[in-house]
Amino acid sequence: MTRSSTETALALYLRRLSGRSPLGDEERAALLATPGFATLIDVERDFVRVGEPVHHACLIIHGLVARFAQTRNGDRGIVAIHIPGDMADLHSVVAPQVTWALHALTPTRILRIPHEALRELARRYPSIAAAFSRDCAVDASILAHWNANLGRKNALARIAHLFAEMHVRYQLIGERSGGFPFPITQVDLADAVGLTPVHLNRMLKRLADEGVAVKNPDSVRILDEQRLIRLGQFDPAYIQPGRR
Amino acid sequence: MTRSSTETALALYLRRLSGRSPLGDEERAALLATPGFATLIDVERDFVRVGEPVHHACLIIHGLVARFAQTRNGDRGIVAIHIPGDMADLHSVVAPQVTWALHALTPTRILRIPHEALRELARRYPSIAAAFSRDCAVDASILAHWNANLGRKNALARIAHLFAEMHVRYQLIGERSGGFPFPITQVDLADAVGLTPVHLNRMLKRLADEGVAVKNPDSVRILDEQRLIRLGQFDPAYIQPGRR
DNA sequence: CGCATATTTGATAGATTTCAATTTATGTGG
DNA sequence: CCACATAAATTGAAATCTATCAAATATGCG
Repeated sequence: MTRSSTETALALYLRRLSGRSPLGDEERAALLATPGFATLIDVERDFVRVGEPVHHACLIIHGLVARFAQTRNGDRGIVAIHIPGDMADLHSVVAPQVTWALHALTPTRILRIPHEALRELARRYPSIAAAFSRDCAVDASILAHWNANLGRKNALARIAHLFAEMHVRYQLIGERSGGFPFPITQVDLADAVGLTPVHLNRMLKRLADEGVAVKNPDSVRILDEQRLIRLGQFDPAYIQPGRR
Repeated sequence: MTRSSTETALALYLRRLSGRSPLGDEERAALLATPGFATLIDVERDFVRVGEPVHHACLIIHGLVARFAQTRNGDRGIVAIHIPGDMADLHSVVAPQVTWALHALTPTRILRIPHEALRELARRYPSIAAAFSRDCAVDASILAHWNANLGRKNALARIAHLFAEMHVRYQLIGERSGGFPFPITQVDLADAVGLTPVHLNRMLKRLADEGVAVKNPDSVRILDEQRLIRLGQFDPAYIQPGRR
């Protein structure tokens, strides 16, 4: 609700967008002036539900969010993880009948931005429209790579790939330490990489024992980035189109 | 190159778009008049490669196309399958440095449509721009559901889900028989569902033995649609937002 | 301190891969 | 139309990975 957190969140998002889509001063100013209201979401709460038409996109200010695909019988699976600076459901602007749920993995602060405001921005500034589209394209690209991971890599490689990806994504919003905040439970993490919590636990231990990376309750510390990248066969190109 | 096949392909695409995004007569006419040149792609050939900037989007006229995610070391995995009427890389209009390859699983005829023509259409007709965005959103939605499938379902359910999904998608372009054309090799199919060809083969046999569905060399025949849907826990909502 | 939740460990069952070989389809030239 | 070469599909047996089940230990929190 505070003005400052709104600005911070938009600035974070702007930074991410700018990395891929250069924007002029006018566009930057317009984006930063976008209206929205901040909301605090309790942990373990769905704040976007399947089937309900939505009229706002959710920009994550603080916390950690999971996107769940849901089958008719109620089974759910994490298909994406969102961090601060992510517009978690930009797609919903054009497809308001969302086909997935958004769920707070930790207490989370989001900025709800009216679809109409985003449409107006896109209408007025073609370069912002392009940046939005590109953001959706990157989202799709990440989903596609997760497909490849889940379908073809073993447990250790999947975890390594996820850690490597999250690391790069946190770097894009300014994280500079040898790791990244990751306050996710092992049960949820297991869900995200398509493993049993038990097996995930064992693989995490192995990752730590071998000096590659350590999962702490609230973060991941990367001990040997090169080995992590090799293990997960990670190539950051799909997150930053145009760079390598 | 022939005028007729160009028109057919665009009409097919228009039909798919219209199912989700009502378009006016003017928009429909403009879309059908989009320029493009048809090309015949040999089987097993990449016609879009990772890294190369592209300036055309590929509308599939006839045949079957796989989208491959590619890791740095050359490993590839099918992350999506495209059928006639699909614009396989609409994303590339805003992200010309593609992060996946397009590969012809069978001899395939595509229509290459200049990005510029698509941008012009979107510029002039906001409802077409929205339809394009929605098409991308559905693509992302399909990717997300595949994530859930690959991560959490067993071999049989994954195959059933894919068959159910392909069936619905073929119905959207007018297929009315109790099945759909699917001239894909078992090796490629195994790749798409993240299984070994050997295991896929066994599961296909089981699917047939139990009277659910039969994979023939060029098609899939669905024997018991209800059971197929139940097995794969398939919910078509994510392919047709707004309908159920 | 004590409860509730999260993590860790052990033992076993089950699904899937791997390796190796065989059969069946498909296409081509004579 | 047949013989051959090639690719695709199928089968079997063993190894491996991951899930499942059940219990113990840590950890955070009021």
